[in-house]
Amino acid sequence: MSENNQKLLQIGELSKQTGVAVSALRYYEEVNLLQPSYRNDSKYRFYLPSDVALVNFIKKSKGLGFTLEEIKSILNERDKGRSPCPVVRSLAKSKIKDLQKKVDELKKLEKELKNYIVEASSELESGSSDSRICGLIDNADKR
Amino acid sequence: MSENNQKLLQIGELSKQTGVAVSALRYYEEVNLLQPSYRNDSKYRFYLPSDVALVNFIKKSKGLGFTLEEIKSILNERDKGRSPCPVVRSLAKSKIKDLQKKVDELKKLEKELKNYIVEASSELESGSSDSRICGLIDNADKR
DNA sequence: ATTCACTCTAAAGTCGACTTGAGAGTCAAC
DNA sequence: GTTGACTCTCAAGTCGACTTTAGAGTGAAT
Repeated sequence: MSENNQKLLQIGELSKQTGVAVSALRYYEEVNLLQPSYRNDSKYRFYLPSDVALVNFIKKSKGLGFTLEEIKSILNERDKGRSPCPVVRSLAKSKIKDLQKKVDELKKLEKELKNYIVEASSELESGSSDSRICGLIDNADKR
Repeated sequence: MSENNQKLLQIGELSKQTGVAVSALRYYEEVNLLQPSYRNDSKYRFYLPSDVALVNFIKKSKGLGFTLEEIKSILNERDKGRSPCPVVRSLAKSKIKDLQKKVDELKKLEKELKNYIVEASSELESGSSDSRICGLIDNADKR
């Protein structure tokens, strides 16, 4: 075990290797997302080499739109010895649904923008209907 | 103009017609997003009927992922007499890009999840590689 | 004249995910 | 034994988009 200790990382090193701020790592501990494997007599945190992967996992999950709470629930499943993947799958599915819906609306918007550009001059001249701000967004889900 | 006044909405009515909280409408005023057209002697806010459309526009834009600042810049263009659409277009394009990237990663994740489910038992039994939390997320953009 | 729903302002609180600041201990090197 | 980089804790600050609270005025109906 003394050999193992030599491989432990201090918080600054973990920060450098992952690009996640020291203060963020301490925050992750506070919210029970990532505990250091060991603390020495001066209360210095020491992390396992595998925590680099764990922090990268957190980073990527966040990037995909998962909250820290959701990430925690994924990790908790793992800690219970279950495969986290069913949880990930259901979370991922609802994220996909949300995002897909937004992308769809934005694509409609984009399409209409292209039409709009062609007709732009005529619409500008005829001082179009009062209640419209940007017909494109106003219409986004009406057809 | 006196006829016009009869059609003005008080804040509670605007709230009811749009589903946006009174406090939120007051907040929109504070951040210069939506000014009431008129205030009476008791400082009551009065809104134009067309503000219903404006609030709905704000609502929808928010739903698409625009911040209030972005929405403000769209409305400012309009107030300068320009078509807001070029602004909307460039904002929309970058939103689409962001979202599309996330959807792509999540779809990869979903696909791998389906494969994973088939192979689940074997992977569980062979106690796979140490640094992996959920191979699926870990791999999400590596290929 | 009073009730009651509605409105007002100003300030403070909330949430998530951190960051910043203050003050103090630690450790290897010179 | 002192410098300098690193670490610690605890508290408070930040950002966006609001909500909540407190206390007070308004307006139509009874």
